[in-house]
Amino acid sequence: MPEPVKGLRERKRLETHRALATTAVRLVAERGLDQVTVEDISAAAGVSPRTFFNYFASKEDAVVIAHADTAERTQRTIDKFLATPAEVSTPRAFVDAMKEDFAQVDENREEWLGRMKAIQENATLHSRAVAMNHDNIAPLIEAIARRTGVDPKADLYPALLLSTLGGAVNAVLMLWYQHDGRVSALDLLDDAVETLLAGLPEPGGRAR
Amino acid sequence: MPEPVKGLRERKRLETHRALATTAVRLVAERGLDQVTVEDISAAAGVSPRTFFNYFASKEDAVVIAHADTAERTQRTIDKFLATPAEVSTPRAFVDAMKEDFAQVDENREEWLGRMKAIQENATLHSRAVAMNHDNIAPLIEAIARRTGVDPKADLYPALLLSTLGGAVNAVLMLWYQHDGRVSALDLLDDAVETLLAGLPEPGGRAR
DNA sequence: CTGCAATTTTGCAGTATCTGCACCTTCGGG
DNA sequence: CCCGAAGGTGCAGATACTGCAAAATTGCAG
Repeated sequence: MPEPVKGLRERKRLETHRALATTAVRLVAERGLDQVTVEDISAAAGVSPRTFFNYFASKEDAVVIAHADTAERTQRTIDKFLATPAEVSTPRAFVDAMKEDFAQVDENREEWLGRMKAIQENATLHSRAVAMNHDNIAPLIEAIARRTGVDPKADLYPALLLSTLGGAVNAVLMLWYQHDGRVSALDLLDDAVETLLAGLPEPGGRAR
Repeated sequence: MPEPVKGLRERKRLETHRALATTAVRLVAERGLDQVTVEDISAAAGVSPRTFFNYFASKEDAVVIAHADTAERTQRTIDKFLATPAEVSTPRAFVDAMKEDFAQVDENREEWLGRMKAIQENATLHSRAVAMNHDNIAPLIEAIARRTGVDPKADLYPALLLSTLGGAVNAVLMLWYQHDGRVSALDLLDDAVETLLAGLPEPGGRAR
């Protein structure tokens, strides 16, 4: 994984984004969304309020969007997904490709605990968070459609796979937060995917 | 289904909500979210802007929340779900219980087409719509936990089932919209659930 | 190391969203 | 017919967000 070295400018931009994002998460987790203004966040991060809006379209986004380069990250996920050998089933391949990104939850535990706290306590944040980044949906569906060889506009499968896996991720994050991040989010995700790919058999064990 | 007759006051309240919601959907589908102000919607629905905010916490909500009595509707779903015979598997029982509410998509086709158009074209609306109504999540998880006899705080299953089914509903609505509502949303939902409960086998037919 | 071009930051002015409060109207029950 | 409860409305004000142009910063070529 070469992690291409960008220019200083680009790096600074990512840093500013991270600074605003982590500051927003911290303040909102402490006080609640409506007790924190954009001015508060900007001041604590050392930029002007106007600059805040150069990075985020809304206050909510600052809490929810952890990194500035979501598009590139999505592209990396897609590349990895499409490069997976054909012996691996499409759902498995997709989950594996997602994991690299998902690992940041365990890696940045404190930040994500704060983010989840904020999200659970506020309906507006919740909806922003649960939804996948709007712009990334289409490419992901496209990639799944390509691998399975179906028409993404006509066939349900690509959107269904993406949406249900997204749902699984949300459930995992919720439970991870309820356990105070004392379990591995990646492990929980494995459990979830196993259950999901088994057709959601109920815990008691009765078949469908 | 007795549909309890409420007083005139209650009925008028529901009507006003519906009027604002359908007006908002229509205007936003026509012009786009940011070309419609709260004042526009209120004027077209014949109430003051201040009254608009007695019904909706935000402009987005007016597009996304079709009915004023979501809590009661959720409760009815839960009742139906818990009253389903034990021979039916939990996922099936849950889907069946949801269907009554989901049928409004086919019944109010024009309105839902407009709503989906608005949602697809705007990231903010998209996130609000994809997320289940924040207050209804906990009761639904609670109900699933009760039926399966697990602890909703410790076991992944209830949240996983709810989230993945929610994802399936989203995928169905997306495809339904792409087909201009010319297929039955309920039928699509059946397809989606079948695939989901089979463990998401890929279209080609290879096993997992 | 210097000047130039590109990019980023910032202030400012203006619009729109959303809330609290007080007042008024309307409905429903006795 | 009257009274209490609930909804509707206007107003004042805080905050969110955008467009624009000036100022500052950075990368690079010479």
